[in-house]
Amino acid sequence: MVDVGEASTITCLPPAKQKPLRNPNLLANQKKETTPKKPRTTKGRQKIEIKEIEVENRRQVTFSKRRSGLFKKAAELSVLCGAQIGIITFSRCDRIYSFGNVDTLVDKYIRKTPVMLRTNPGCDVAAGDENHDGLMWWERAVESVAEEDMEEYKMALSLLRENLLTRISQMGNDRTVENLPAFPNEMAMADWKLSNESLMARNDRSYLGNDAGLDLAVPFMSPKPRQ
Amino acid sequence: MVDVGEASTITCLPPAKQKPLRNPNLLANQKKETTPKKPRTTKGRQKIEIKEIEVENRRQVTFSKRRSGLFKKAAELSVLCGAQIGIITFSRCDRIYSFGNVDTLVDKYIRKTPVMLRTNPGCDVAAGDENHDGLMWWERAVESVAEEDMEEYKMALSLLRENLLTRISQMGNDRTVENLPAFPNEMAMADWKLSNESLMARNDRSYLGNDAGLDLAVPFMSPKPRQ
DNA sequence: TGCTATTAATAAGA
DNA sequence: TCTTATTAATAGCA
Repeated sequence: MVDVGEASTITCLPPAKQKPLRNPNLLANQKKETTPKKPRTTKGRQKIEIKEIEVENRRQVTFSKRRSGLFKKAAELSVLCGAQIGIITFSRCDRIYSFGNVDTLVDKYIRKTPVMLRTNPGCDVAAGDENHDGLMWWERAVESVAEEDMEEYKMALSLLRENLLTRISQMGNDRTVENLPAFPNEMAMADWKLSNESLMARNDRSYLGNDAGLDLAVPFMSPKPRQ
Repeated sequence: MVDVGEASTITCLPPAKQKPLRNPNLLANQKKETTPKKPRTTKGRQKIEIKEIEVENRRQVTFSKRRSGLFKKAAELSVLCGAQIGIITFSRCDRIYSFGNVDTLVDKYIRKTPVMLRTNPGCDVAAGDENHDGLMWWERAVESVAEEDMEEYKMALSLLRENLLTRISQMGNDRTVENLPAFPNEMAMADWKLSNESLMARNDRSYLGNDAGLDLAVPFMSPKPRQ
């Protein structure tokens, strides 16, 4: 089940744009040998400081160019290394630009995270580790949950997930598996117990929506209650 | 509520690595004037074809280098243009590497999408458009939903969301707002009606987990039922 | 948008 | 990892 050829991300190469591909006979090392006739029409690329670009027009041009560059890099990385990459971008005026199978990746991301936290068993956790012995309650198959407990169980899972991700988020943004601490199960349990008391309260406000929280169970809810 | 300074993404600059920063007095235009004493120790960067790297070791090195480069580019874009960027990366052996406030962005992404589809009102939709007149059922505030209808309502929302995102996904991976068609509300309604009949069936299998689907309401469920 | 002069990223090697 | 020779990305203009 190694998704080597999962090149769905690759399809995202710069779409409509087919650059005419510079004339081949003036390529590599003509850099300096170019005839000095050209009266230096531009200043060429200038070094810039990495801080917010003030001029709106310029900022938009840069956003467009660099976003395209970023997506191209992502596509290349995806192909070269057989990786799956998803990018979500919000421009300052909240336009969405995304790359890759974001939805699938998000799903996988959400599913993988707790498993990763459990032991971080290395690189070779293929399919087949579905044995349910010695797992935490939130790792067990759902069939073992009684019908009448299901709603609470689901809520508990969502809550636990939120706590975990919040905790992880606090560990820094550039969050790689290497950066993840052992994350003992006790911590998850502590989080769970701590937040369990707010379960009912949360149940009541679960449709208010909060900026930081993940209310994935109700993804379409309006972000704010009717005023 | 324009989140201009929302530079949380920026914190993600290459973390632990502080490169010694090349000696300043051998910088820009020493490229050619470099003393020819150096017997060409390396071949320098070579042009490579963008296809999967076969040699595992080399592939991993490239993955590490380019991922770091990608994240750096993302950070720069974020700062320069005041954009919010999130990246999810799965290496081929399913290690997760992410950049930015992925969770927050995913949440926003999910919340924004239907609104975007509605009319795509342009760039200036700041806060304050919370009027609930003329909205589709799935756009209304949740307070208006009766308590006993809530469960079905939530399920309907999840389902609609999945249908929308699937549909959008089919329009190509590099999915920008410009690429989005008008997407009439009728289409959403059609999707909704089409899938409504499978609601109960889906309800039954909602814990089986499928690779493609988004079962965000139960993020922690085991991917497969107990064998 | 398309074009260059430059800067920035990075494939090989050590 | 660190360095270097090259290629790739892109800032400023037209």
